[in-house]
Amino acid sequence: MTSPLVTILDDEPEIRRILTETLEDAGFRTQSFARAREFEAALNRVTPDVCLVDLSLPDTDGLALVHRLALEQGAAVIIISGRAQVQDRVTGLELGADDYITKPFDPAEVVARVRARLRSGPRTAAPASETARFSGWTAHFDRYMLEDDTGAETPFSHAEGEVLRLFLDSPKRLISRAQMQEALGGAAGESFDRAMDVRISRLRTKLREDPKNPRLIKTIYGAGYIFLGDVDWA
Amino acid sequence: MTSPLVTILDDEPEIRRILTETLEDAGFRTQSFARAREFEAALNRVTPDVCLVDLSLPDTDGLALVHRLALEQGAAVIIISGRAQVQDRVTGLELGADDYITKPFDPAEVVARVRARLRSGPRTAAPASETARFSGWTAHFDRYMLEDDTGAETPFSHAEGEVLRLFLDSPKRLISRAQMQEALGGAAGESFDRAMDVRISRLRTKLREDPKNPRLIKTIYGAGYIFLGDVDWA
DNA sequence: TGCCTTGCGTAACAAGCTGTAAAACAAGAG
DNA sequence: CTCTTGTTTTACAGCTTGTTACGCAAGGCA
Repeated sequence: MTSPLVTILDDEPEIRRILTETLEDAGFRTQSFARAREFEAALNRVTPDVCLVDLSLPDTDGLALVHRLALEQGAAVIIISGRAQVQDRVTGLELGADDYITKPFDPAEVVARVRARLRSGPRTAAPASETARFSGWTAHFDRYMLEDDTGAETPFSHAEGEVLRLFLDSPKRLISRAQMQEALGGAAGESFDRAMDVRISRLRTKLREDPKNPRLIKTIYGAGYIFLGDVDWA
Repeated sequence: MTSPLVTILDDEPEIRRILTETLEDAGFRTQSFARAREFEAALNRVTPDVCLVDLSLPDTDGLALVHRLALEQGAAVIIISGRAQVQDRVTGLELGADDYITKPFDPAEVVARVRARLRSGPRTAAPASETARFSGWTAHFDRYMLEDDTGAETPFSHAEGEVLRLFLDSPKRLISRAQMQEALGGAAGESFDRAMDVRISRLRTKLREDPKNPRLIKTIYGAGYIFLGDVDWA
């Protein structure tokens, strides 16, 4: 009876925040994503029980995603959409979604509908791969431990892990600061953004990066960061 | 496999007619009833796959009926109600309904939602065990005893057992504080929450954990706890 | 009933994590 | 070379969590 995992895919930070909070209060584990790409990357490791998906996503055709989720992953899919037309609902459901909720929604109802989905099919998620290997390091996300090439382990914190996971999900790709903030669940634009730099800084020291010569986390001046190194989610 | 059977329970003849027609056009078998009593009598003979139930029935408490249907018959229940309040929907869903549609409804959407319910398979229940083995320890929940790898036993209290069981149910998974409070039956937010820390602390000492180097119960600052160690519910 | 034991929550203090502010540093532009 | 702007690091304050001590309540036993 491992507690169910609910994923949230929505580009509005406020919605993510509300859903995360309500669902965790209700006893679920959650993981939220701002973009379909991040979500899909995470699916290599995680098998959610219920997926809440906003259809009006900018970067992908949400319906195709729903289709894949429902058919290949075997997860229950609940669409949360701003489009209230009956035709939208019908096509969403026909494509394999298990439920369809229109914005604005009441958090209590979302929880109730998530519960209803879980009742109908205990297709409990298989334990996900939580270790990644890269450039001599091994990250154990289940233990929050970073393993050396000599086998020595150092712990990393939750905040550091979030950043690391983001990098490991999208290696060799430019990740803009805005993307990071979204993924790390913060409203952008505030003085908050310095916090992220500090997180990266601390992560770098744990990875024993030479500031002059970064081998793993490279800064692209004025643009963002790139994680170099081949990642293998064993 | 014969085509799925959908039952309709509604006191308005016009609604019954519309639903019957649309559903049969969509390829389902249907049976409709005007009163709860007739419907219940019919349940002795047939086992529907999906039940459409109007909550505002004159002769019975619809919610009790839903409860019975969902729990005893194992059928998927869709409530069709004139009451659109969120609270109505939530209680309906909590009682075991799988979906909730408000009048006026669009027949096409009803069909889509019936199909969605049929896609997810029948329900099952899992048996429980009362002893679990993990990392040299054996927990006997029937006796409230914790057994050493040498066979020595120490008792644990009810409160400690609740926490331990929660961990053993979800090993190697992040368990948030909110989830814990939910499981331990406390409303969140009060000063109550410090009690949980103490419970964990006491459990840790019984498990002879080294505070600096926790091998079993790891704290994730700002997020929750993780139970490491492979659990086997013998 | 009165005493003792045990369980359990609360309060208080210590230790560690995290965000913010500010200072140091690096990269381009002119 | 200097100025400006973006990034890294350090220092610090606030909050979360661990632990210990204490008090209250429930149950056993004479």
